[in-house]
Amino acid sequence: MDSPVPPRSRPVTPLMGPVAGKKFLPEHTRRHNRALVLQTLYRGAQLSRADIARATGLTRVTVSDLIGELIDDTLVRELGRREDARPGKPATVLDINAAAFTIIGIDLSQPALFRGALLDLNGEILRRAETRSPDARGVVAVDAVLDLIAELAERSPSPLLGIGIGSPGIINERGVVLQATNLGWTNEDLADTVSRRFGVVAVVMNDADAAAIAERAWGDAAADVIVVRVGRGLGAGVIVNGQLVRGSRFAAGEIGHVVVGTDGGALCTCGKTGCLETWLSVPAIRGQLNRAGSDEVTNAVREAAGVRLGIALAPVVGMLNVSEIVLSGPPDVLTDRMLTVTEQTIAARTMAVDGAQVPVRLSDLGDDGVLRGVAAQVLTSQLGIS
Amino acid sequence: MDSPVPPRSRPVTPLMGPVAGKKFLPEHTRRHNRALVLQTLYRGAQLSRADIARATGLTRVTVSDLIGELIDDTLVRELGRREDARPGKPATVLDINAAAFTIIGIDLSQPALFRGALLDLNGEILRRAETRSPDARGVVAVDAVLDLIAELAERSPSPLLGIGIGSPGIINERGVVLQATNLGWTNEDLADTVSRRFGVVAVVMNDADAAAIAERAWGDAAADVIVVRVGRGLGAGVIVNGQLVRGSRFAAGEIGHVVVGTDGGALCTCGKTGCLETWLSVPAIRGQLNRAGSDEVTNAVREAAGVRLGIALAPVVGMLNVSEIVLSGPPDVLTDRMLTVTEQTIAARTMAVDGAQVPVRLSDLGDDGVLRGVAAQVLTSQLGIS
DNA sequence: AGGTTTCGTTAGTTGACCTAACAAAACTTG
DNA sequence: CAAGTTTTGTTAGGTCAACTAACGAAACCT
Repeated sequence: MDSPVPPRSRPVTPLMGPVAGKKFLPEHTRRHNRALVLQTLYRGAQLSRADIARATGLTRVTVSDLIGELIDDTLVRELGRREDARPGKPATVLDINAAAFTIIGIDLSQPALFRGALLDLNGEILRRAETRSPDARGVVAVDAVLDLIAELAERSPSPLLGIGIGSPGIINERGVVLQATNLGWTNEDLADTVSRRFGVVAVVMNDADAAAIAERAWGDAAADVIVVRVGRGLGAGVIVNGQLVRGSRFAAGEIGHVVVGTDGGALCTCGKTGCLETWLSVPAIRGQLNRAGSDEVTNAVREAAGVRLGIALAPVVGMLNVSEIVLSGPPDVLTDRMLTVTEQTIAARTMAVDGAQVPVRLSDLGDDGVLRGVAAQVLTSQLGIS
Repeated sequence: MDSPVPPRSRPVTPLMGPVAGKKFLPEHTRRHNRALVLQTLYRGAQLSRADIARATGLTRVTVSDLIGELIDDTLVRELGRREDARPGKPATVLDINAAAFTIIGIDLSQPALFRGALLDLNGEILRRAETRSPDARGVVAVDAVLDLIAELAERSPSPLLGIGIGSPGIINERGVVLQATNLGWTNEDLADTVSRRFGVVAVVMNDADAAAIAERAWGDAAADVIVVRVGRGLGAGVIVNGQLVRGSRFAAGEIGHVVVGTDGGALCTCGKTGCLETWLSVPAIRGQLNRAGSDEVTNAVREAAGVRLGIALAPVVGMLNVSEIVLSGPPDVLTDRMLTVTEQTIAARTMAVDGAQVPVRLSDLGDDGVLRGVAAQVLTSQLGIS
């Protein structure tokens, strides 16, 4: 089956900065500064070339030259003269041309549902699509993903910048899904498959990691944050020093099967007793809620989960000194009360730094955390925007 | 009091790479590649200019030029022709001139003892000095440190590259000791004081962080490792993606007062019950060992400590997917049996990745972890060697 | 003895930033 | 209201750091 690939008029030069431990050439300087200019424009508003020069420390000459390149690449456009009463030649206001390219984001984190979206360069969702996939596993699941991408790609109003996919499981830095039990994938080189098929960069990453990146890029998360996703299972994305932690075997954030406490607990599917997932996951909580009669009991279920999450997180909070914990998941599971209990448990089990306790809050990105996170990752890898 | 500052014939250009989010100029390219060449030479052995060119990907011309600069700075020297039977003009073997500069390292982690050492660029200890300081606190402690440095500086055979200090407490990235209870310091700008006094760069960092850096630089620790130091208290240094984690308020690794388990425990000086330090610290263990009669009881004490450490570390291991845990402390506390128990506890409470359990081992740097760690940090900050 | 290989250097090119200077287009002021 | 001031964006020319091409030196190979 042939896939419709939107035309891409001109290849965009990747804009990433240098890699430590590797040689550095003059052209890398160019890339770095180009990304810096684009980043400045991305985060700022109503900036002129002179503004960017002041913000970055580069000269107006250099900035003009870089902006010229970016305009040629259609990534930046001139909005017209700034209308303000000041002496001097009026500035030409610039802006990121958010419609220049689109990004496709795919979220495979939900059990029988593949969600996809077309996003512009500002991370705004232009269009959605989804596939019900009750039993899609292995090659079938891969095909379902490819079809979903194709459907979105067909309708893209502008060339594709890249494709981002967030999947449960353990995924290496090159986008090979080493293991994803629910999807039946082992050493599945999804990034390569997608990239070859659609002719653009494909980024494949763990769903919780994507949610964490979204929280940094579009939420207002600090540079040291843990994002815990409660779904069918339990996973976390860890950001330290503003950088995603992948772990030595790409399994960072896999805390669902950490045993919590020293007082037993329920038997887990993994064979151990007292795993965090037996206390806190959508199936575990909803199962208990259904069996429970009174409000008192249902609240107790969620509070117990909150306490267990706090117990598990306390050593991590102490070790990493993160500035906040962000939770993401269905609101019937993650109630305000539950968050408060978690926060209090962490406070009671760690030493306060500067007398401040670590806030535990709900994500404000709703269901789109993974979609927007993978899109942010495409922006970073292709344009150096973070 | 005037301090003897060794002569420094020529300022050495700092060799660090670029900082993300900042502009990048051609001269930064030079610094980066200079550091890369030096690093290659530092890690390799018996390398010629051509070897370095092959290893780095830079051309022989560029490498020759950079090596010329490094020879001018006395950081590199020619060892002579390589004597091997090969066609072609014989290579000139180069080496880091380890005697070109010295580094002073200071370890303030022990209760009534300030330890110092003079190290060469290879991290070899040339000379030691120490000060017994039973009650040194506040300004008195600062003066004791300055005197110790002065004593070592006087005897330095070559110009000083920099001074590194490892201290307990919470220390920011600029070397200000925000809080160090045992030394009576609050917002003490030790780096600035030392740097002004001796006219060279001063690096001040947490002692456990220094030990972790030493493990990376001179032990064979992987890029994701936690180093736990057992002393008067309990502290850890965390390295993720090869980079030290400092934490949002510079308090990463402060796990002594994390509550472990859900079954109570001894009352801690901090007011909580069941802190990790009440199970595992030199005073806590030795106190129990003294009270214990039989070998069985003493072993049980250490095993209990090992279990608790494992319980505390399990969530962190799950969250970060570190590849190993390194322990550092007195051998009567950290017995083989205790390490095994910790390792087994972590294994029992986390999910194995790739079927491999996380090894827990003793540091092989002995008592000099902090001294060599701060020296490594000076090397990194001044020469870009990591 | 002539050819081959490798090393390190010299000479000249390319790329990327810089400074200096300027025209354009606004406001300010005597 | 004309001259001066301020700010923008561009043009011209300089510096720095990498590169390619080519070469002499010094070894081994045939």
